[in-house]
Amino acid sequence: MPVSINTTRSFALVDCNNFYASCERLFRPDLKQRPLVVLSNNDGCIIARCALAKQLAIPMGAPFHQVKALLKQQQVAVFSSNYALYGDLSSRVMQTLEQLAPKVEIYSIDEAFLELSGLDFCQNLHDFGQHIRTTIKQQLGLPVCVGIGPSKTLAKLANYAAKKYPQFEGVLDLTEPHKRLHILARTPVHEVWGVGRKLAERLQAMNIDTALQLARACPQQMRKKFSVVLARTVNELNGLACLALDEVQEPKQQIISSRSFGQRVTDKGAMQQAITLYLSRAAEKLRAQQSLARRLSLFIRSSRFEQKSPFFGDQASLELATPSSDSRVLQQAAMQLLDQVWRQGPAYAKAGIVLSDLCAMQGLQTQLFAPPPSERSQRLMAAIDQLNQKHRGSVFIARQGKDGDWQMQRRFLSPAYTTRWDQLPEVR
DNA sequence: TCTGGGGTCCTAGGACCC
DNA sequence: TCTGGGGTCCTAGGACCC
Repeated sequence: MPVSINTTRSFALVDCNNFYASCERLFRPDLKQRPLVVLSNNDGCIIARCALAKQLAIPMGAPFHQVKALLKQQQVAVFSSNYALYGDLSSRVMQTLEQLAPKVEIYSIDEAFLELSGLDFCQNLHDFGQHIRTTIKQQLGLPVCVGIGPSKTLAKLANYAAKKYPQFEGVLDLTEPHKRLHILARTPVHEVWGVGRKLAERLQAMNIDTALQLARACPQQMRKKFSVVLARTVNELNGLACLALDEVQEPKQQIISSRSFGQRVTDKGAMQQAITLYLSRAAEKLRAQQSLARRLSLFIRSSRFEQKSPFFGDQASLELATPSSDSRVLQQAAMQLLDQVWRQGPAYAKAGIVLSDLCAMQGLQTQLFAPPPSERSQRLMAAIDQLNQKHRGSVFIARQGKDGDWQMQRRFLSPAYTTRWDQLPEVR
């Protein structure tokens, strides 16, 4: 059979600009002229900055306590992360995109790939990119940039350039090979999708500093020296699409729930509470995607930044005889694991639960001598999930308790403007 | 005082088997 | 002197992504 390479494909990557910062600003027009940053969970470090904040050279990832003085001096507005708000706005952005193009892959909370091949209204890809931009701006008030290319990697790169160089006005189409050279030559290799810090270091040692130099490398050699992933990246940079659009969201293969504590935990009872909460979150996600977990892992650790006492961390895991999504079963198993790893003494900074070895709830292959998961349990859990969906935190395992000093700090939290009736923005 | 959280994929290496 | 060889499966850890 003849092998044909489809060279006419094109992808767009739509990425919201400074997404979390833009979400916060949306409901606070009074902050339009002020720089704004968003903090990570527990108000730990800076994870989003608006354009003005970037100009002030506030570094991404900077620990909050280190830049606090600077933020105050520059009158920067500070927000704790508000995932209820970002998640809701994200799904509105995605719905809008789905109306604009038939094939959409939701890649992250603030990005989506669109397949543009074969859309007849897409004769001029650049104009279509502008159309996406204005539509999202008009309907949701959020700024986005659009990168277009014959492969996902080039669409990503185009998006990077569309953001970086203002003359593109937020849209760049790199479908034409001659337009690429210029941009690729000016893009540092570590900006290429799939090339992180370590890989960039090794490439630079081989005198590959730019995306163009990587594009001109030999894929077979890259495969041999590095991995199949980098070989694919080289092909993608040359306009050969190796990665397809993944429209369907596959169920997750593992579910993690972990948090740093608001205050250090030294007491086992408090740790049990925290673990029980994390476990309930994880089990809820597990049931939401109709899965069961066979493996449960737990980890606890002190702080890596603590100078005075040595770092301590440990983890343990176990396999369930019957895969389960019942919070009570999983919680009991988690308590067992905690007994295994618990050591009195260290000041714990973080703990977490990992559910893995997941399988579909439907059509489960049970072990010969293990009891099948009970239907009663499934109905009970479904009922709890329903109640909690309506009123978050209304039903929980008693061990979890109501409050604890360990709970995360969110001192600068904005209201849940779009997901709670009692917190709707007021117009006066 | 104060340093995020949640994912995926790939590879290497050991265990085990024939 | 000389210690098979190839395949599969599993896990841990690294690297990457947002």
